[in-house]
Amino acid sequence: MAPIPGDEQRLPGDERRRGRVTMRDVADRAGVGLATVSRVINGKPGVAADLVERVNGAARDLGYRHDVTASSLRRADRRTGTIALVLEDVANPFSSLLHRAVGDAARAESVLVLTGSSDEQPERERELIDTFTLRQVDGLIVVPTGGADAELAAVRRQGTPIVCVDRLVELDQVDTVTVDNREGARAAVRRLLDLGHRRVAFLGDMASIWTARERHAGYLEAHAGTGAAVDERFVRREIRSADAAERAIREILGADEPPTAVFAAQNLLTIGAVRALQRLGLQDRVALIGFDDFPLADMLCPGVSVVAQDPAEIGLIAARLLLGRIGDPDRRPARHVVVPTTYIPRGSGEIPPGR
Amino acid sequence: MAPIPGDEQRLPGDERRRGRVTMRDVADRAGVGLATVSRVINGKPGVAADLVERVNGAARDLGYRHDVTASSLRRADRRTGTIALVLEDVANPFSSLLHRAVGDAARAESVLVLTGSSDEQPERERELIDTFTLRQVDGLIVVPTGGADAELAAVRRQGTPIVCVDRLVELDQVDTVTVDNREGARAAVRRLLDLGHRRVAFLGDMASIWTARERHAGYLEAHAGTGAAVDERFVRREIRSADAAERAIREILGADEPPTAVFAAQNLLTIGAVRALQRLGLQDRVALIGFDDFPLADMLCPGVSVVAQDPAEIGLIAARLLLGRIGDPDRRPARHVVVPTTYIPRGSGEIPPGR
DNA sequence: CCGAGGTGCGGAAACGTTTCCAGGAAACGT
DNA sequence: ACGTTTCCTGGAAACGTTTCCGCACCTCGG
Repeated sequence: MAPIPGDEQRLPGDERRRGRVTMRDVADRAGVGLATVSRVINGKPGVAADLVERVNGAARDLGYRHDVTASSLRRADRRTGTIALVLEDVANPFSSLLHRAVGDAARAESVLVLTGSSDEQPERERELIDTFTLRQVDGLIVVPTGGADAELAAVRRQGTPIVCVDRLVELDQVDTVTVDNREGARAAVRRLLDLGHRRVAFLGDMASIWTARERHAGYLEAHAGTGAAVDERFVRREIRSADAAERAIREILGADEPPTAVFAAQNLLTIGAVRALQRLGLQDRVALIGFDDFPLADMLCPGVSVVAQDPAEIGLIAARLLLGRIGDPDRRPARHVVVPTTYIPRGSGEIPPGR
Repeated sequence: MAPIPGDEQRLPGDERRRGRVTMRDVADRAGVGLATVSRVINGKPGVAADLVERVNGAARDLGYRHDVTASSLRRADRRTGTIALVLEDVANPFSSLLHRAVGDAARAESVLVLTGSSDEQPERERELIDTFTLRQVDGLIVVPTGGADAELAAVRRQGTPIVCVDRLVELDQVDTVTVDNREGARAAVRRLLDLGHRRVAFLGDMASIWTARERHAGYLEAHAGTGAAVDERFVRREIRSADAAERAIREILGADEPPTAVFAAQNLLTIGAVRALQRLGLQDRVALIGFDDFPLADMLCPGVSVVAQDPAEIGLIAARLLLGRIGDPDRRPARHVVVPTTYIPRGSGEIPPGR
């Protein structure tokens, strides 16, 4: 029963794949029962100090590594210490900043993050949600395409907490965190109108995306009550890439009495607009405001004014909401957190109407 | 024994957390043994067609969901269908493009990707490697800090395949994929010298990073055999951020007989250099070449010439190497794949020495 | 001095699955 | 026709862990 001297010490990670060191081995070497080893490893109270010492010593000597996978199987709460993050595209700056913030918050609670890109395709989103829930993730943070809400609802009903991010979604028991897209867009477009612009073009993403609809609504609201009327020739929606945005701007500016300002309601579209204006040599004549900031916007000439969101803040809040729910999923009612936007003037949005 | 009509059909995901549907339930309903259900679910051959039908029907009726976690526990190869990706920072463009490529390749084989950011800290890298291996990942793709090589070696010896990316590392049985940093840097700097520049500044990251050392070596090599000598006043290493790079450039250009060209050996440093040159109004007078492309480099004025790497290609190759090894880890010898770089002239690198 | 109540510990069952093994039926060769 | 092989199937063991339960011991009040 006395502790056996550590005569076959191994380096950590040196055990071979087959014949791996298990709790049983640790228990034998420490001369205690399996249950006691489990209690020590999990830091549960009510084990005599000398036993704790013996078990830890044995574990160290043998190079024991706790198998988190196996432990989550029997564990009462069945928690795996993993959450999943379904983004539009991990490579896009908004997504990756969000990812970073979620990862940091998760790390603080020793939770791992699985990530996938839906590419704005509901089918992909469904597939990802399915895969992740099969892996027994403890919770889900999703930028919803809007086309997989039924699956999200089913998963939620089954007990897995969900936080939707960036886009509003009306589901029971699902928290959301968004920015005030409508107000941010309204204020930006109103600035342009107040500067004297009378023809402001609009570039927007697919109307199936909630943010695209909201920003468009803000654009319309800004015009209400001012002298300026919305000219439908200058409103382009369903634009999905920087290239398409560039083409759209070239077309619009080719009209007679072309717009003197552009509001680009998304990241990539703003970049497309910048390209078009630069190629046409109009970057100092036509005003431009984009929704969502992007790196180097300040280094362009002129600097690009934007309505900035704070992806890190959004991610942090989402992670906190999710991690808070994992303990007791149904305690608090669903919340909708709105993170403010900031207008960053850099020059392009301050260009007055020409002539 | 006849198939029971599906009278209590459920929506997928509708089963409650407790009393979840297990293979046992499916077996009972289909009137077959547990082993047969397992065979059907795993698509193993040698099960009579009508039984396959009955099992699938029962699984569908009950809304059965296969528990991947539990299955990996007993499975002979103990594969979990998960790989881990240790990056410097998921939010940096190089990393996130790499991540995207790895994710896509993994998805094609139904493998999930866990991700973490080391922030260039060996301690963090160790922590991540440890966490991931505890989760029984099938393999690891790592951008190594250089300070956790012993841990990588230990993990590899234990049987987990590893691919190191972006930086060369000399470990048994570890594949690497890098670019030819030295040659890319040499060629770029040589271009500047051939243009007539005689004083080319160097901005580099920490010398603990392999790529930083290689690019510096390329910078030196480019000078060899030309009339130009390296002036140590203009060589700044151990620079970690865009801000630091900006300060360094301001200092260097304050000297008398300042450099007429700058080679920035990393992403963020290039951006810092752009900032400094723009703020000093010298962006059209001092030549600049950066290592590693970044978004919007073409839209700056002048466009920033770079030595471009192809992170997506690197990620794809790394993923293929890793996934290939997961089946038979020790079959092929370790490989070192070198992906070529491309010089992209955009203007800033084509500025001749002033006066 | 005795019984009730608590505490620390270990054996065994359980988690949901895969794999081993053995048994029965069918197919084959002689 | 009969022994042998092959194929299919289901019961049971195993994976590494957590949790249940009961046992032994100790303490304390009466």
